[in-house]
Amino acid sequence: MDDDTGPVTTVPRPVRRYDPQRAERILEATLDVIAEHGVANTTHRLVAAAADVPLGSMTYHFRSLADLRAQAFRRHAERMAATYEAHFRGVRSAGDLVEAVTDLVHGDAGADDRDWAIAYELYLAALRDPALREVTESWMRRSRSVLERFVDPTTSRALDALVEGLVMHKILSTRPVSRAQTREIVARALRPTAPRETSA
Amino acid sequence: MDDDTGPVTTVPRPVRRYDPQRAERILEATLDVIAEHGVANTTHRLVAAAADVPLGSMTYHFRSLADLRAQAFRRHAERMAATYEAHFRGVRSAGDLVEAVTDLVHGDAGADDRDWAIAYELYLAALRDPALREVTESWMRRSRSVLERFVDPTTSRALDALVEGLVMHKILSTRPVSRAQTREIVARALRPTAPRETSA
Amino acid sequence: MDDDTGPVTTVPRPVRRYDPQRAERILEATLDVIAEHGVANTTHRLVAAAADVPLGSMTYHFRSLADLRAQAFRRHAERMAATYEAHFRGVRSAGDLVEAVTDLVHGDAGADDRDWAIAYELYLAALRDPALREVTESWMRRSRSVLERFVDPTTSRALDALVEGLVMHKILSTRPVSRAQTREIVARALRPTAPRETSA
Amino acid sequence: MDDDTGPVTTVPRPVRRYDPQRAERILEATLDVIAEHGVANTTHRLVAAAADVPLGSMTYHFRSLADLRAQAFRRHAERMAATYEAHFRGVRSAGDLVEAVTDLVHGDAGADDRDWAIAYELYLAALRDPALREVTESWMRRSRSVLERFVDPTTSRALDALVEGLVMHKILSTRPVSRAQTREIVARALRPTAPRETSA
DNA sequence: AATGAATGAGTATTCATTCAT
DNA sequence: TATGAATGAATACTCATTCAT
Repeated sequence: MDDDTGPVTTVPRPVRRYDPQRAERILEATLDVIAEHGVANTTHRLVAAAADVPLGSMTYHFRSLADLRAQAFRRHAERMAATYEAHFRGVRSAGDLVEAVTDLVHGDAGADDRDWAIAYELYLAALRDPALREVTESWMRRSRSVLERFVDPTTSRALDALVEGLVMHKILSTRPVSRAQTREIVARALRPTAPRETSA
Repeated sequence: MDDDTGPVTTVPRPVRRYDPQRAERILEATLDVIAEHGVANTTHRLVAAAADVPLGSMTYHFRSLADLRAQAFRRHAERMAATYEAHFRGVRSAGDLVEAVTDLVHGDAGADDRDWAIAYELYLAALRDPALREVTESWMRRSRSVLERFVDPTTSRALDALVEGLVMHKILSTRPVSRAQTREIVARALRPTAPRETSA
Repeated sequence: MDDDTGPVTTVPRPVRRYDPQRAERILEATLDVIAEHGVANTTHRLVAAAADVPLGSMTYHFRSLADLRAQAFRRHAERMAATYEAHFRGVRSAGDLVEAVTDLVHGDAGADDRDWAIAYELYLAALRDPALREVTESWMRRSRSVLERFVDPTTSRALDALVEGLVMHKILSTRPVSRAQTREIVARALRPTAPRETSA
Repeated sequence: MDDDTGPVTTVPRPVRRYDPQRAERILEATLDVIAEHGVANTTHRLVAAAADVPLGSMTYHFRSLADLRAQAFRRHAERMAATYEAHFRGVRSAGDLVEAVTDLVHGDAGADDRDWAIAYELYLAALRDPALREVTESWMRRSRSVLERFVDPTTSRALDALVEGLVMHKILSTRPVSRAQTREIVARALRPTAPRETSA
């Protein structure tokens, strides 16, 4: 049953008995793994390796893989929302707003492709896991309310969807996307609603 | 409580030796399974059960699970594109266009929530599988070129992103989304670019 | 859906540093767990939870799980024997004896189904663990010698086996067992050996 | 990730692709393992090794470990009952009956200590698993009805319990048990009920 | 051509036990 | 002295894939 005739020590991982923040490190590693391998391939083993913790550590700190995923996603959404809010804090004029939204799409607002990829993983996971719905709902509520500080609800919904779609296409596209064009699209979405022929 | 033991198949499925469309049926079943369980949980076994074919049949008809997935996604994208094109065939006026795009978002254009869910599964899968990139690229190229029959490239990119984002939010949202508002958003995106400063 | 995550204990149990009877409480909890979940599912964690002591406390007080089990079983056997002896202390007549044995079978002698279930767990465990054999032997010796105060060794062995078998059947049976019938069976086992052929 | 620098072949188990009766062999091996290690230590691995089949074979043939256990127990109970019935088939006189029951207790009736140990494992398992209750009930019904061909129901219940208890004590006892004494006990249990003082 | 049987690699999870604090 | 944190070994189970029939 035991064929291992080699030397006793295989990989004498440095004993690291005391390690506060380990749970946090595992969560960060989970996001890394999700970003790199997708939620479908996010296993305890992969995360443990990424966080450099023993496998047994995983379910010690997190009841289950589903739990780990949920907590990691919650953390990510929380951070995305905070970044989002911070990013719009300095917006004063309509021009600022256009620029801020354009930044968002082009990864110049504190959230890069990796962050958005994680977000999309979250969306898809939420489609089937009701526990995650609450995370996506909260995230969308927050991003929407940031925008509503500047524009009406309809425009806000439009902008929000626009960002979502532009980012997704940008991430999926193999060709670079023109920042100028993005700015133009955002600007158009923000044009004040023309007083429809009312004057006529 | 559960007497149904032993190897996988208990019910001795009627032998169906001659079955020319089997491969097609498997592909359709694959899409069903992806829609219902997500790409991550799409297994040979699940698909075989859904298609009512023996397990051994799976790798007989498809080299591997990855291959099966790719073919199924290709089929789906192909169908989505065809539907998309057909849907815009009758568009004559700007009003028609607004209505057509709104239909698209609200599932009244031949593609329902299930279809879009599969599309999002494809997008995410494509993020990591280069073989699928070609499928998404082709699909996006086609949808874009349909729109470009009516509007300039920038507006087309905007519209495309808008649809993507609106649908995703609609699918994820627990509350119903107003069709009127969607129409309004689409209409705004289609407003002709104001010849700036002309009015002055 | 389940927010109770993180390491095992969420509720910060009040520190109970001084707790002299802790070992005893753990033993009692062990018996509870054995009765409810069976010896096979008796884990440190389960017992710790049942006794409301920290996990680390388990191996602090008991060398190992096997040790804990053995001590718990010893305690139980001891108590069963004492109960047994007490129960027969008041027996004066043959009629008393029949009644006492019947009580034993029907759980009216200080030992209920739970106690017997634990006893059977012990028997089976003893079948494979020599350390437990001494416990069962002692218990059987004592029960036998109680009976021998009233009847000859052969009858005592018969009675003892009878009780064992009747109780086991009673515990396993889904239908209630008639006390009258039990009494009849016991009474027959106690009939004085007919001076054979004397009647002829 | 792969530290195994040793030679490629570890243990080139002879490929045995085709193997009908494998399921049966696994069931028999399961009974062996239960008898030797107890139900608590009956693992897929142990059984697979005992049956000389690969681990993956276990859940291919049996939905779960619980299922495997249940089927093995069912098989055992079935066989025990058949043996029991066969053993009493030749009984003609009261003397035959005494001898037959005595044989039963002393392992001279086709069921040895191992068989009885398995039976006790079954009893205990049935205490907690309702699915097994049906197996024990059927087994007890059959043994009871065999005895009822010769004696009244009360005596039958007594005999049955007696056998159960005597065997259990015999198995647990470290000292040999006298066959003569067993025979005496059985004989007493079979004495016709004295016409209670009716004649007086 | 078609498939049921088979299997090895991998998965999440549990848990007795150790030990730094 | 007591314990929360930690971990490696083991567990049941899943599944893509292979292949004899």
